Amino acid sequence: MGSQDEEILSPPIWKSAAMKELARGLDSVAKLASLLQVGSSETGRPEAATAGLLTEEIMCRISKAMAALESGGNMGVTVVEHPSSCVTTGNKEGVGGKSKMQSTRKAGYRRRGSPYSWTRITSNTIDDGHTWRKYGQKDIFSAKYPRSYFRCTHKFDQGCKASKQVQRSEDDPSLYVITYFGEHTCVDAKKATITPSRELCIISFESSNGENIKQETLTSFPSLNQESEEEVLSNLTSADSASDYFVSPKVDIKKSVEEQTAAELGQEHNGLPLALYSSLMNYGMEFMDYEEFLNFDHDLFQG
DNA sequence: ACAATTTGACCTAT
DNA sequence: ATAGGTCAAATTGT
Repeated sequence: MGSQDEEILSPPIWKSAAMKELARGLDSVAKLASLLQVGSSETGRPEAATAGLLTEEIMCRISKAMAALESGGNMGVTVVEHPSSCVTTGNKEGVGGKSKMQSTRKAGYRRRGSPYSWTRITSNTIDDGHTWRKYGQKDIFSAKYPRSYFRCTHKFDQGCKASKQVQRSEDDPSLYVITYFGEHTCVDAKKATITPSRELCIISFESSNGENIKQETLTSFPSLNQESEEEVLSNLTSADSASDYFVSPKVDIKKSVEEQTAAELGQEHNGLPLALYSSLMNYGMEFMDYEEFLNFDHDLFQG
């Protein structure tokens, strides 16, 4: 295979295949992780913790590989961290009057390249168990697909600052690039409380125990007309899997999604430690060796 | 009737 | 000036 062939082969063909395989692997590991969590109802067990960490690392590696693929070898996509400023940066508080829209709008705009963001590439728009509220959608310059903006449902309730952006991958529309901002401070984030003091990558590849496991990653991208695509994009609401959309008929989509979400929420309120290990992804792994990582988290689980 | 989404206007950073 | 991010009125769904 010469360089000429490389030119021919380098386009998304193999890349998409690799991405899909990785995505499926990610999905499987996520299921495994949830099974492990279910099997060990006691979170205090170190074995369970270790198993969780192992699956966690696998997911981390796969995610990194996907990110590398997506970015053409540059891992810059994966983690963006800005040193000095913290989550509170976005707020320019101290604005008094709230009478008019224009004056109100001064506060609460996030900078571009905002502090602490984590990008995830998944085959479906997996939710970490939290509820999201879509507040905007924007066509991005030189981007094929629009970008959807979500904030935590409890932003005003409890002042939760978590938000995320979801955008389709241009190379492979069956994949979604999800960028998370901030950390959940709402009650739903209770399960994610076991995190170090610093900001961490909180990505849940599984939203609940085995019963609510997302369907398999879609293996191929069915001929999807623009209408459906728009529907899918506009339906990027909360905890929904892309495969659901492709599998289910239109009518049932919303309903199933709602049911799923409701089920997830219900189980959350039951106090199950869902997707507990979903932390310390790239951020942690960058600076830790695996053993350190284990000790680190073990310490967390004990403390 | 209430809640979530859509959508265009508005605002900010570059 | 422009692209990207957010707000909120209007719309749609439950």
